[in-house]
Amino acid sequence: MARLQPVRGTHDILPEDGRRFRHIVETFRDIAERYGMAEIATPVFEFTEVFKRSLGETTDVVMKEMYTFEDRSGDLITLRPEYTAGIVRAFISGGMHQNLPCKFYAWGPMFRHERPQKGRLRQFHQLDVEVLGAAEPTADIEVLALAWDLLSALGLADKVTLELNSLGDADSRATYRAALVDYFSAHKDRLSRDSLDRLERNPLRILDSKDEGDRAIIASAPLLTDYLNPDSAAFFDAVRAGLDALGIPYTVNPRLVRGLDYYTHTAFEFTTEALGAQGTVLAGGRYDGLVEQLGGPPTPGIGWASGIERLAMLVDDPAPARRPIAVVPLGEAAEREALVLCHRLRRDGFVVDMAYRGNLGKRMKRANKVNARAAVILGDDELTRDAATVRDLDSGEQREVAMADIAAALAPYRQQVA
RNA sequence: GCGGGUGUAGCUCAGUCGGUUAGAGCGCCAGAUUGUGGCUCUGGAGGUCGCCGGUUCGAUCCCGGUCACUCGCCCCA
Repeated sequence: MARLQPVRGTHDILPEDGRRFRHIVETFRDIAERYGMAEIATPVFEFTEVFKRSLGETTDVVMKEMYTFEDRSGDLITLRPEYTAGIVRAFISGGMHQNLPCKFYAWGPMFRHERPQKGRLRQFHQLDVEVLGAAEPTADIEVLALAWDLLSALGLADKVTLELNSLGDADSRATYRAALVDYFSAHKDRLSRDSLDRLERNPLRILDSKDEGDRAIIASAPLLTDYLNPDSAAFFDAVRAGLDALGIPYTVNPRLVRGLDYYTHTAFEFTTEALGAQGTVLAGGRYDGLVEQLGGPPTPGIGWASGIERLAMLVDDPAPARRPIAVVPLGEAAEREALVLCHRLRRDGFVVDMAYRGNLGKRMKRANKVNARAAVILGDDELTRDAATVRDLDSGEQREVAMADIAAALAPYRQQVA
């Protein structure tokens, strides 16, 4: 260690970033609650088994990216690399299937041991939404609408495109997968190395290979859409009709496949050009088999997650901070008086800043630096009259106000923002 | 995990074809101005030139390694 650095791929959220971060989270909570979602918080670590069983043994996340360790009682523990598994586990262990559907939202840190890049960290934060116990396409539509509302509220509507696909139900997906394996196996000699690997582990992923040679082969590969059975096709139609009705723009991308094993039916990604290789800003889909796979009662589910740091890179301005009132005492008697005044004003809902030391000039400088909207100057003169000087720091105008009337005199500055 | 680029003050960046005290702007501190901030002027603090090693009389500069960041791949939010 010795080096005074944050661990690779982690970073501090300093106050300026913090405001932006908080703005995103607050916008998210507000909108999620409008959709009747309830906040849930699950532990940052779980038994390793929870992630292995839900994500799939052969997933990259499980194979090479998990922070896994043995704790002091010998249990195998993993820092959560994503939210869904933990929430589904909580759903099962909390016996919440009695009261369906469950609509959850959550946010917090995630951990993945990847090579860091812009927009890709080892500790990062996600917003997350999960709806459990709803098999209807209406749930898909609602969950997508929530995502769209959030991105719009953050001012990202035109920086982002929604790509949509359907993987079909388990049957459709299995037949399609078999067809794909047949097709690609026939072209094995021309496939890239990476894709040969994918052929073993997750053949669907070959479809969004960036390799040029692969692309030529992919061009005439069987299309997922042709393998959707009637139920799956009808489901996908219903989702699209819903989005159309709500005026939510999207493009169908038949090559969109998600990396994790548990997805069925709807799969989607909101992507942007603005973040280089890490263009996915919000992504998710339906996972009808997951709850059962984790040992719960058969329960359909759908959800998404979004990277807060990635959103933060796209959001224009941090939410403005409230401008404080600066209290400026002169002399010991005034100092005592000022302390009481600060207290009173804060209890009254004002943001108040008082320097700990310095003469009038110093303190006024500080008032300016903290972007105070107004200053209350308390000196001997004023004290003898039981009054203070209230100075508007934008206009430079000031007047003397009786102590009893200070709060009223400051009222116009109460909610001023930068 | 694989390949490329970068690393000089708190921040943004100059610079040294290898040579003695390494610079600027912004920011910070102080003074001009002991009861009035912003503007201006003056002064000041702040650097193991990422770290370790090598070559050399001499390395911030060249070489190797390492760490961090960054771009692309893999994968993903």
